[in-house]
Amino acid sequence: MSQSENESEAFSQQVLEWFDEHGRKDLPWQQSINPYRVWISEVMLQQTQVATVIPYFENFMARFPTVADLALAETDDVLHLWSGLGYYSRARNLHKAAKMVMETFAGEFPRSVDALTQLPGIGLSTAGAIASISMGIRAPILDGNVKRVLARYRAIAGWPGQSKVAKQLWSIAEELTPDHRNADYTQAMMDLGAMICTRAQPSCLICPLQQDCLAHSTREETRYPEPKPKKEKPERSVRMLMVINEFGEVLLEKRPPTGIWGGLWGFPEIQSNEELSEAAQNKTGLDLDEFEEWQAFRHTFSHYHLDITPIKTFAAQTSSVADGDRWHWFQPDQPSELGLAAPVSKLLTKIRRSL
DNA sequence: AATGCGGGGAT
DNA sequence: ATCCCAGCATT
Repeated sequence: MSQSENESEAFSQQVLEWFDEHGRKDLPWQQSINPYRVWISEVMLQQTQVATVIPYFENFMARFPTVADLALAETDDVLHLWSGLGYYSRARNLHKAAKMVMETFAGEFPRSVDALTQLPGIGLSTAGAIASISMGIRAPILDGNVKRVLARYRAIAGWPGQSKVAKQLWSIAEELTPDHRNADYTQAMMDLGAMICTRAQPSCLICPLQQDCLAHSTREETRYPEPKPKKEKPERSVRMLMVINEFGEVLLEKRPPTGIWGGLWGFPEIQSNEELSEAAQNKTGLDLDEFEEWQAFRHTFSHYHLDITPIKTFAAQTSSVADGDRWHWFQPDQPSELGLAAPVSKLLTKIRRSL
């Protein structure tokens, strides 16, 4: 056995021992484990914290217990269960992939990392997690937790968003992955990152890797991984038109499938440089006057600030706008199951209270 | 190799 | 107020 094989064996041994004693075993997706449940959980957990995901996962599983159920669903229904979770391309890809699993793979998930990455929304790390956790296949992962653990363990300089750094980390992840207990090992590495090797105040004193951790040897744990370079977030602004009809319904418009809030329903938007009355009637084809401007608020994305000014207005003659692919009269009292962006949901709640 | 894509928890 | 999270797809 080579020296590196020795170190790798010692590493996984320490990690697995720690996992047996302290690892998480009661998360919802750790019950009744199968590829479908693991897949859904892994996708929900992309860039999203565990505590946020739990209720979404429970709702999703109650509504779509199997991949067959998901494949047969309406996209609006899937986006509805995703509303508030963000990164909505995940939900659209999930739906696409479910259909592919039914049609291309006869309802059985492919049993290899390569084949799994062919499904939309499944990259190398998610494929590794599904393969190892639900199939016991030896496959490394590299999510935020593992990046942090490995970057510290080997004191890897640089921001993991750089391909050079990511490549190093993948190499280390591959090297250290054992050839047994792969489901437990994958879960163990994520638990270690989430519970011990945390971002700000890692618990090095109780870490099973303390002896061999390069970052800890110089007490520079929090220097790794290096943070993403800061960049100024641009500010944009938009007016959201809240048109109420004589039945107290609110007009929603389906957003284009790509871009921000892709495929979700939102209020018709009026750009800040447009003349309000003209643009509003132009866009909706409705006869509108008396606009009530509500207090603007800021919604911040990962890459820009959006200042939203809600504009409430009333439409008497609404027959020219009928429910269809693009427009929908939303009933605040009996909400239909549509995908709604977080600020839109927030405003609909305020409208409901104001009626 | 860099950028677009959400929303909220942690600090 | 800032950082960043069980990342992937596109450019």
